[in-house]
Amino acid sequence: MTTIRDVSKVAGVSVATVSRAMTRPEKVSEKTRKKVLAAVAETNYKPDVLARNFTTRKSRTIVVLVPDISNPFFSRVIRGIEHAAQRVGYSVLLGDTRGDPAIEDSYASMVEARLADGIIQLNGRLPFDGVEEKTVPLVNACDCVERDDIPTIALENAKAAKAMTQHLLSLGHKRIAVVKGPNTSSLTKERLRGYAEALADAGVELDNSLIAGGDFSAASGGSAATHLLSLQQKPTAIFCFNDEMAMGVLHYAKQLGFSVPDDVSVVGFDDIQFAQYCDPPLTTIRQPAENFGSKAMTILLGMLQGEEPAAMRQYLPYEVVIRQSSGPAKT
Amino acid sequence: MTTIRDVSKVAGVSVATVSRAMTRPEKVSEKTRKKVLAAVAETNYKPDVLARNFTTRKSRTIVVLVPDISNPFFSRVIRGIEHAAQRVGYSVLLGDTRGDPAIEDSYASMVEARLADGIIQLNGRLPFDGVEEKTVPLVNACDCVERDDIPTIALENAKAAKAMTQHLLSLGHKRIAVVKGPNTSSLTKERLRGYAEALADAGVELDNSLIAGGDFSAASGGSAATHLLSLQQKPTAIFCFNDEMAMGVLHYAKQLGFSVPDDVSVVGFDDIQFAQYCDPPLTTIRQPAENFGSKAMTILLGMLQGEEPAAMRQYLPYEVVIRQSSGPAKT
DNA sequence: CGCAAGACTGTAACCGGTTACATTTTGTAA
DNA sequence: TTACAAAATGTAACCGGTTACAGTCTTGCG
Repeated sequence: MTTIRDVSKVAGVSVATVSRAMTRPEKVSEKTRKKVLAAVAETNYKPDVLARNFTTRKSRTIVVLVPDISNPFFSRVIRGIEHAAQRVGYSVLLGDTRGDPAIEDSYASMVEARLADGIIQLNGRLPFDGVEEKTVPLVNACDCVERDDIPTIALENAKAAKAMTQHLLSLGHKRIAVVKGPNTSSLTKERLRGYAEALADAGVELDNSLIAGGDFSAASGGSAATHLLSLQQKPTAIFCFNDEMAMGVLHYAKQLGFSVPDDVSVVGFDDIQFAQYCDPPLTTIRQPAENFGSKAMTILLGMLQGEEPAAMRQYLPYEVVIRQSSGPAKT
Repeated sequence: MTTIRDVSKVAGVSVATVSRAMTRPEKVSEKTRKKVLAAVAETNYKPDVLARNFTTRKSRTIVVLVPDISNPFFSRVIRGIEHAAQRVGYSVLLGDTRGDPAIEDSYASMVEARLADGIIQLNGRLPFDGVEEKTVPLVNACDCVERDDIPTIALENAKAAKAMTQHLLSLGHKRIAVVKGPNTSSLTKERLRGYAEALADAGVELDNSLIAGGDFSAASGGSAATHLLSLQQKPTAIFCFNDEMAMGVLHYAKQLGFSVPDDVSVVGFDDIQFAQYCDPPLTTIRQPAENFGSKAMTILLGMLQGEEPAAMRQYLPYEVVIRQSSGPAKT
């Protein structure tokens, strides 16, 4: 392997000059820069990134903590992060945590071990165990932590859920069921809040028996559907807190002989790619997933430069996408 | 930050002993090991991974080259890789290449820059430009490169496609259309071969007009469907080379007034999570996605230890999953 | 021409681990 | 007790960059 010392010999300059020519070319005269570049080419020199990272005490790597990469929404966010990172020469380490706090902690400690410069977390658990919090540049995306000292890129989840509920109300639905996410997720709380607000505004009483638990998986949507549709007082619409659960609901509703949207409307959240291919195509809330990622990355990069984030909480726009899975309430 | 020298002072031993106590405890007496561990705890010492990587000349990191993370099949493979890596303390760098050769090359060069120890690629382009091939430990998964000097984890794509075609033939289908992938992908070639073989075996003539192009996106499945179903001689079954395209076909077929499977059968490949939630649920070929990942990782780890892979080509089992999107041919 | 300021370059220390080799300690057998 | 091998430990070099600081060369101006 050729080192910077080899290059310096070939070029007839010192190692310091070679280093400068590579990293801050303006610090070096035109003439020597050319010499150095020629020597680099001649020796096929590639700087040892490990050595560089070691000396500069920067890994130029960030880790993203994600509960489940195979969730289509998260994978789009990750793509956004990746692209933003690529543009500035950063690498992205994947931390698939499966929601396991121990794994989260172990990834978080990578920053202290200097393997990574910062963290983007796509879910909201804090603090990390065994990790000095203040030492870890951290940005939260998608699932807002309920703390205002952590920069967060989020959707106005309550507002969005309220808008969706209002859409259903405007179609004449009164018995609107919800398939929520895990209670630990602030997404769940926020969206429930929006849902409740919309009902209150419309003077519709909230019926707790219409709120079913879910874990954001299609299977959990399925069991929620089975439960909700066997109630004495069946809902005429089911609002799922993500599209995968909605797909599960759709599937089982049809299986149980309900026609969507004639017997029951089903709506989701996220607008994953497959939502439009559902039968009927799914009414849902579109989130700018890639943007979540790139925004989060941008903020984190800023923090790594020592900047204060402009705002602790930044909201991205959502859009209610009305397709055919929602229709007028059955009278 | 506490360094190994701080610990050595507190423990009253040399740095070498501390290092040994941490990395090869059996090399150190019971008594000193305890002293060192106590000192580590007392000083809250965490080894600087960057320094360690630098000296050992290993990054304990691998990069995975993936054309598109948001493809559900790939994301499952990545998850398999990640988990296998986690178990042995390796990290996974994500390289979303978007099929761009320049990006692939730049990630490949990370190995030469010592940022990563090896590569797993999920698609099959080779060689990398500007990268000395022999220096890069490389494993291919899913999309087999047509070279027998690169360890490959693959499915017997031809066999699988043949089995699926035979399934359709056994239902009485004679006009079986195909929505293939990009011609550059060896997947496409292999699956086409299996398809052709099955037809030949059954004495059915291959009709090139029934072979439509696709790019593995649902949208491309949609346009293929529109094309195929407007032919004079319509197919009675459509075999898509992945599930996403099949979902596109399903959607547009129904939109065009065809009933599935009564008018036309539609089958896919991969068995992504959403396949079972299609309407009708999709007949497809199940691939052990996570296994692709973990197997590939295992082989790569072996190579990094200097082992020769047992076999250059390892096949994983597939399974024809028959659901309701395939039925008897319309007579 | 002399001199100061600024531009450029070189020397060598430094980052924090690992490990070859030397040295000391321990254990065992004669 | 001595002799010697094996085990444990210590010393210091080393990895390959970056950069503080010092030294040298230009340049501009009185």
